[in-house]
Amino acid sequence: MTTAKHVRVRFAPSPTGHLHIGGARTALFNYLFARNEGGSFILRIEDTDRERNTVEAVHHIIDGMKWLGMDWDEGPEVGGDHGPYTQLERLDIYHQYAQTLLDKGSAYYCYCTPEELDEKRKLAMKRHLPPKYDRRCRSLSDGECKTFEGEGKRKVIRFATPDRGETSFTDLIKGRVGFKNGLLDDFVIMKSDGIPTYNFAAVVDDHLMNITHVIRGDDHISNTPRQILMFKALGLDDIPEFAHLPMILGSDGSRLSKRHGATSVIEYKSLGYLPEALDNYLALLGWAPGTEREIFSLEELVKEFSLGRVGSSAAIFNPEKLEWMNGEYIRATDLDVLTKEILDVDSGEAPFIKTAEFEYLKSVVALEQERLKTLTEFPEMTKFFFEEDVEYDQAAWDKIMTQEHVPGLLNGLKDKLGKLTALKAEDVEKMMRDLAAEMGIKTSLVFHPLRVAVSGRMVGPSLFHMVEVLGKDRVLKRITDTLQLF
RNA sequence: GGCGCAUUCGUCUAGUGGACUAGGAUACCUGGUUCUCAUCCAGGAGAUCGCGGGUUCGAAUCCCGCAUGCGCUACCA
Repeated sequence: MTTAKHVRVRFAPSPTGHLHIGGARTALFNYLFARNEGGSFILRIEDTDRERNTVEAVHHIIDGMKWLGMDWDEGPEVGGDHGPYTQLERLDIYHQYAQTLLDKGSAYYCYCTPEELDEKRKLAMKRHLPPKYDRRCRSLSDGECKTFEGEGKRKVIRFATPDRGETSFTDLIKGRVGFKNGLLDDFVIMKSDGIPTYNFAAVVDDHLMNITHVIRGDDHISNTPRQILMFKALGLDDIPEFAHLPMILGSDGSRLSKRHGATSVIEYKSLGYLPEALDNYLALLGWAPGTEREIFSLEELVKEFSLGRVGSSAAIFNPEKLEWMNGEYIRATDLDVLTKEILDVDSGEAPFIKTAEFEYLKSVVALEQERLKTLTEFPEMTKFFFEEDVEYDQAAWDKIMTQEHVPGLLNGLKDKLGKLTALKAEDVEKMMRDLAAEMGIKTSLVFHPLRVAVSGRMVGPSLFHMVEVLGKDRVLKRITDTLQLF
């Protein structure tokens, strides 16, 4: 029976904090590739660094992925046939494989202490020599081992790297990449506390989980020969394909960090970004559709994605373009949905959003939708729709309200608006245009003062619709209040 | 230091030997629509394709060297 190889990819974060922008991009590309190929997407937790990992971080990562709209076929919360999907729960498996390597002579115990190694490394650096492990323990006799054991020395297991030959592979993104084996260290695969290191655990798991494609950041490219060598030493022939994604950098070209602003996915959520916009933006960081189109939903990305169209040079994360894209998504979002999203944003400083009546809130959202770039801007932009008193912007007052005709105008407006039964936008507009004609002045001289009187500002949505939404009572009260300031 | 990867407008990118006087997007500027802002529309400026050699009738595209940036070089992942 010959069926096309079923694609299986994994995202394998180590839970040290929130889901990082770079990690999210890696997860996304794995997800898009898997879904595009009709394959499986697996989430695996690489928690072999006891110092840095936390359980909360696992939840943070899961939350981040869910928020971005990704789901996985195997992994935490969903299980699967190749579990467990958390490395610390797979310790027995690693020991078994380490033993195999030991038996084959492809690995050996090393009794050197971290202090000794550290000193040697420093010395080598000082002499400008490559700081490689000197393989002192590689040729230990059984007797010597016994002696060390007797002394109760702690030991690690090291991989016996071949010192001849070359290990090369064809990266799906970078092309042919080769490394001389002799340059590789006899790296540790099992730490003295019995926990495997990354390079070893990843190989064992990728094999056992039938991973067909390893898609990860290109900071892992030099780990690849070590992993390939291990597959070979274990006698495994299911070496996956590799695809190394270009890095995402900060504005100054260095690794993306706190200095460059928000770096975790969840921060973007609280900053008022829509997950679809982040997905879309992240997809375009490294991948290009080959057409001039830029806006793609997750489903569309799945359909269009291919590793062949992933570029190979690092990309600088550009918050401005993300913001523009977020605005595009906000404008395209259904009004009900958008209103709910705004309600979901943490508006701690603006409780009036939460207590507002839904239909009213919705009508305000409708007026501001095309102006919003992020959800979090909403409260500040629309305060005057919800609060009793208006705060007058100083510049607006100075520019508009100090004109001679204003008090008289407002009085007249108050009168005319009072006579309308309900403030329908088109009625208000007609009345005001007529008034301007009557007074023989430009319409803007009539419109702007009312805008400042009811909103306190010079900029905002269509005046007439604003007045309609605010309602007659509020509008009249605000004109009255404003009049008292003269 | 060694090894690896990368290098097209400020930024994201298209480009796989001739259609490139290098296309799009964003940001910026100008004009139009409009009650302001925003949206939308039209236009502008912005890249000697990192540098130097080569291959070729012809190179952003292929090869070599250099420079620069980033990554790895851990009992981190």
